[in-house]
Amino acid sequence: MAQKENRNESGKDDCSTEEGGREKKPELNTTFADHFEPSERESALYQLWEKSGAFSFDAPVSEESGSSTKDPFVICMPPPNANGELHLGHSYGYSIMDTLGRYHRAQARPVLLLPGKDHAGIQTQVVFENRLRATGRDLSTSTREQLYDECYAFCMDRAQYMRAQEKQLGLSADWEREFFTLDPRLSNVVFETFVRLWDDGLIYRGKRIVNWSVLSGTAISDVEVDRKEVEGTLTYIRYPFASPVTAPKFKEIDLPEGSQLLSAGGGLWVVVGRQEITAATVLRQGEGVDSSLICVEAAKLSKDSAVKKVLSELSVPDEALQVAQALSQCVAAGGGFIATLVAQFDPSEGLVTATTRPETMLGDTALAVHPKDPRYAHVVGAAVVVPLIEREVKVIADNRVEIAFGAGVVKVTPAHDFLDFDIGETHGLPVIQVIGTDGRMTEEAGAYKGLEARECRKRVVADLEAKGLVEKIEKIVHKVPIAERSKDIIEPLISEQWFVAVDDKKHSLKGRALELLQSGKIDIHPPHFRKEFEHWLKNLRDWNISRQLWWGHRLPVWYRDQAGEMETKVSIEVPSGDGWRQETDTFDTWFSSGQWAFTTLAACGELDMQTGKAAKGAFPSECMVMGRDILFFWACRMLLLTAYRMDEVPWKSIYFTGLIRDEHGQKMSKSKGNGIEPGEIIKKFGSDALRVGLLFGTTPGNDVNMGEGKISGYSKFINKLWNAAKLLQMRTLGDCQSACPPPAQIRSDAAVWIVAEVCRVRAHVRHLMDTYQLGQALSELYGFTWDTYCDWYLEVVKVLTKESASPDTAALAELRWAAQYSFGSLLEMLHPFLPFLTEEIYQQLPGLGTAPTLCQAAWRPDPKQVSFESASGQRSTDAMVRVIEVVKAIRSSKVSLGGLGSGIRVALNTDPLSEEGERLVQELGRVQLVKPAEISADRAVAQVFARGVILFDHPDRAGFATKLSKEATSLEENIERLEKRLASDFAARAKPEVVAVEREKLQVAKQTLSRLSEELKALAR
RNA sequence: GGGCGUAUAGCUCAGUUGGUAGAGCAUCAGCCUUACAAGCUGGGGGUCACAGGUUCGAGCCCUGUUGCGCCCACCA
Repeated sequence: MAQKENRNESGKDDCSTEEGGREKKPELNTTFADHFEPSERESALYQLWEKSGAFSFDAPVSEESGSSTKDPFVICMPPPNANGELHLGHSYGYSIMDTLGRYHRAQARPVLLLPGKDHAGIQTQVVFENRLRATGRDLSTSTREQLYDECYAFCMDRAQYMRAQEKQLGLSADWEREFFTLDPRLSNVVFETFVRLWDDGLIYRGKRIVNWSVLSGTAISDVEVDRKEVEGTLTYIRYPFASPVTAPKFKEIDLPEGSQLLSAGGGLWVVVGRQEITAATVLRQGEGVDSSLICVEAAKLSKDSAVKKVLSELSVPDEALQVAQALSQCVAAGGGFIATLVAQFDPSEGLVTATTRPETMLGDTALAVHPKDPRYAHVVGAAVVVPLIEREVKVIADNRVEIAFGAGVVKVTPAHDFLDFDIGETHGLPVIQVIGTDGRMTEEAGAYKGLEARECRKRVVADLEAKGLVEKIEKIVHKVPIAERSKDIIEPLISEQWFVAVDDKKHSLKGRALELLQSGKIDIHPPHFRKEFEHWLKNLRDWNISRQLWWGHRLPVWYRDQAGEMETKVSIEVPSGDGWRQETDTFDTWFSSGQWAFTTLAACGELDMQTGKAAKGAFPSECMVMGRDILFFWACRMLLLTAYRMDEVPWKSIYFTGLIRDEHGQKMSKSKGNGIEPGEIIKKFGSDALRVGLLFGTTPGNDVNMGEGKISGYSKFINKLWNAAKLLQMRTLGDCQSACPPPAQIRSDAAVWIVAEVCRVRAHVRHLMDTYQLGQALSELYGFTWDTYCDWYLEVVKVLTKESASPDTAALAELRWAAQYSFGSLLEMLHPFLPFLTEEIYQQLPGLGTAPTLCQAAWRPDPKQVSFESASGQRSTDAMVRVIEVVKAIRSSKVSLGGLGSGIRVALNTDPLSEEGERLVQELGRVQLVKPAEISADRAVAQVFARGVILFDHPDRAGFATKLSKEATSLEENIERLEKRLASDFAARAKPEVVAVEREKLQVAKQTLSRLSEELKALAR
């Protein structure tokens, strides 16, 4: 008893004892520091979590929320490349995943955030080789095995560093289940997949054109190719005909009346007039056009035909300005014109083709023109001679040739150009490889053999010039393919590679994947990415999975010479017998990471690959969080391979994040220097601030603009919450060592109100979190914490804990319970977003919950003891809302009345307030409440608000009248609008509840207006 | 050329079944108010890109136009 007394005393005495010395800073009953210092506390808090075992998938599930048979929440987190460090994009993804993980853990679900690192084939090999070279090491002296082992160690080292960064961010991953993509436990499953694909006939080996990086000596995938604009030259080379070709002759006639002849460049012309020019029509000489003229394509110019469209129909380049202008004029003149593309052609000297890579001509096996090109219609099928190498090849027609580019003739080099390779396949052309994998000219290049490609280019041009076969050389800016990692120019060439057939007739991998996707088994956030996903999947082409690298999984393929024959076996283990040697190619890194969704779970025993069963239900995992930029190469492939191996989707939902940009929406890059290092931000503002900065207001799929200003702004929130805790500790919770029991009956309107508010927000936040609307949830919590909780509830707490308050122990107990309940709930809800700060507060304020750490705490249920939803409870909540409205109205009025000071007298003409309510109105509104009659008529000023009228005891009535009449006008307008609406079809057609709402609004507005008018009348007297 | 997105306050962005537009920052006015001046109170500011359509009613749905952006392919 005495103890209890003491507690009550000290709770309020601390404030009152210092009453005398105002300038002296009072001794606060707090252990809280002035500010939360993230850098000092974060690592200790993380250790606390790790020690608690809460991050483990095996952690016991909190029993507070009922059944323990809840589905697990599993994310196999995308493994970052183990060759560097984390960037802001990683922080973003991790923030989302960790927030989801912590949220679901708090819903009493078993949670597995499975971490990992990717070996990242070519990227790592390039990074690692550069490092070795930087130390002066000669790589040729090392064996493949040596390099592999050293690189493995290097990756382990980087992985450790990155793991530390992940922990710094607060990532609540299950570190016991962390994997590296080259881990043998995973690799075996990867190899198995390959073997099965092979057995199913879905793997083939073939000579294909690939992107070849000479520097790294490997083929690289399309997605690892960047394009860079460089200045180059376009060389026009003449290929003489093998035997003379004659052009057809046409008779000459005049241009039709009113026609215009316009040059479109490249020997092409456009005639614009009222009638079409036909093939039989030939333009007269003297107009700059030679005699042999062929006409083709015509396009009508009507009112709604855009000039650009006509130009493209005619295959005229947009740059043909003169033509464009003329066409515009014709369109403006009302249309009805016809534009006809015509051409001149002089075939005697052979065909001219343009190229940026003259050296590849040595491998030409055809020339190609567009089948509709008027200039070359008659030469299709003719033979031309490839100069220098003196090879006779045919002219073919293919609609992939663009009429408008260069001379409209393409030299076809199937071995060294992707388009040419395709054209070659269509037309059955031979493939002649003149550039080797070492970047030097091959045997096929004849006299040029052994030259480097660049050198050969110069020699070829010089030799052609000597023969007079170079028409002209233009400078052009064009994009050349360069290797994303090694930065050298890609040389497309033919090489033997391993492929996965993705659309096999018997067993279509992409077909099955597409089925699963379209079955709706995967929730996609944002939803519109489904279309894009399908689009990519549909357009997937056979997948080259081999790389000529030493870093990665070596293909489980074995060779040996057997009596002069090459024997090939595909198996995980070395086949029995002697003389087997393993394929040297390694897998494309996406082949292994494409199986991440099940290899990881299999490796940690959560998935049985034989039966496909996951005992604890970890597969398929709940969610995948992925940057939208890798949808194509990762999401597609993961779905493809998981569908194949498991006949199941890899995840139940996929969340695509946008990209992180700088504050001006620019891409972050080292060269621009606008990048943000997550480590620096954490050092400066703390992990919580970074997380909030990244998550606030984000929506799936949309890019996030990030600047330091945004983070420093949100770091204010951390201070705010810290101070809220400090206040509660000082005012009411400082003496609570454990949770206060809920009172049997709650008398305080404020207590019911805040608890009800918290429950309402919790329901809403749950909904938002369950539907992956993290940004919305955070924003909701932020607003609630700041506006409702701090600016109203804590102010209320201050009033109710003032020393002048009656020492009512029951009331105090009630207050403490409400404070603990509401603040504990708030911390629980904020914890997924701000884990460190909330945990620190939780640790410092005992009694906020029963779990040893907030990270393990399940969200508390709505209090059963308090039936705030009952009729009486609802009234109580209403009562507090009324108090708030009154105070707001008073404050607002005071400002508009010219800043009435504090302590003025105010009377309320509304429903009576409770004792507590009156006290709150007086304290928070800084007024003295009196009865209406006590305010003398000549000093009364009335302010109408939604619930009634406030009478102010104030002499200045004149200025106020203007304001009142303004309000009246706006009310009248509002009423008019509402009445008009209710008189319209609206009343009959809209939903009844909507109509009712509008009626209610009208009634309130009318009542308010009538009160307002009365007050105005009174003022006028 | 193919696919997709986006346009809302001065800036950065929310706005999920269609019901009279929101936040943060910035700005203006007023506050030392014993948790926080990294704070508090109040205010101003928007024909929701443009043009049509569906609907009683459109920021939201449909069509078209324009600007910006992303991804893929491509410039021989």
